[in-house]
Amino acid sequence: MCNQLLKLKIMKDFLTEIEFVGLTSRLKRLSDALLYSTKELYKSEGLDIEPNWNLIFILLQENEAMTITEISEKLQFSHPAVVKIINKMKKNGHVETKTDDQDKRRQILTLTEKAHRQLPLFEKYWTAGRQTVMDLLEDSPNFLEEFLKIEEKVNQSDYKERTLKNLKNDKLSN
Amino acid sequence: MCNQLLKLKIMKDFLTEIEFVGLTSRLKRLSDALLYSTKELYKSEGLDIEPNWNLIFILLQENEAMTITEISEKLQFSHPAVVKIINKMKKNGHVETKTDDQDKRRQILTLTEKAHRQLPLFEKYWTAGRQTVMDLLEDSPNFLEEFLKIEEKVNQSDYKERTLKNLKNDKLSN
DNA sequence: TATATTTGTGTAACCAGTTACTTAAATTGA
DNA sequence: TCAATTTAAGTAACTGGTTACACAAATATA
Repeated sequence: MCNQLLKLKIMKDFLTEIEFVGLTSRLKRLSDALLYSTKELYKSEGLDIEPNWNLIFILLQENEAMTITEISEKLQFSHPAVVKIINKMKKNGHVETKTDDQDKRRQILTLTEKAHRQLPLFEKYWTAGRQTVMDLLEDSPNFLEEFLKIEEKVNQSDYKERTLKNLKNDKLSN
Repeated sequence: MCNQLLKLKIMKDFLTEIEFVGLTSRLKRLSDALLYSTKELYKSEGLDIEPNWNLIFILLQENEAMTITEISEKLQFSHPAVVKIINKMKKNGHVETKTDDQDKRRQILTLTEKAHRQLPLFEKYWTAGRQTVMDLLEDSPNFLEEFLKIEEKVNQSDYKERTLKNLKNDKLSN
């Protein structure tokens, strides 16, 4: 039992200790923690949905009908990622597809009647979840703004490009 | 070619537009972007290492010898995650293991001679990478501090717990 | 001392993304 | 008009994490 107490001692977070080097892993660690916790929430509440589906629901409520490509552009996800999400939602009966008459390559996606019926219930969870994010950000008033700046920088020139440039500069100053 | 220009029009980021709701997905999107860009960097430079290995290298330089469990506690990764990383590093000849004499369950991990020999080269890339993160954070002076606050909050009570509580409060105030 | 519990590692199956490739349809342009 | 190019969607294989489970070794306990 004494052992048990020793286990509980707070361990300083190594990834935080190493500062800039640990940031990438911390981003993944936090994103994973949120993801798995959300999945657990839905599972424990018997909800038949998955974490990212709210994004699709919101888009298809706003736009009535969209294609895979349109959604992947909006979310800035790769299109195979969207295909996977949509296939699951189709299997669950929340989304249906029909081939576009004008352009037979395009799949027109819409919410099903079942989806519309269940939306009010889902909304309750999404609202509570949004409140959770607001709570988490409460003491971090600059976070969203500064996070956006980082995203923009990465979009403008990615990690690889920047690091190669830094590498070259290091060599030159030797 | 006119089409091409239309494609380049800046699309407002939907995940940013929906504010709090989009944050989780944005965290994953950024973390993935950094991960894949790092992999590409190593690949294009012909380096025989992968993104997270620097963490193991740092730990094993500091501590000489560690076990799977010690590393997973330090990084706050699940132990199977560490097993996977270490297996790859063993296969690449950067890490070797021997069973502990005192406790035959424990695997003692150490860096190989090859690892020590290559470290100076790797360090150059890691230094340039650290500089990249510093550059990305340049206009976000509060980011690390506020990110830490969020991590601590999630550690203290996770997304599921918080959201269930918010849900209950919403019901009560109805 | 014998049994129950805990601990360290390993394995399997899953998850939400990715890149690379394929195929068919639409569009472009010589 | 017909061949070349582009675009939309789908598929395969991979990635770096996760949880759940198994098992042997060590430790605690009755």
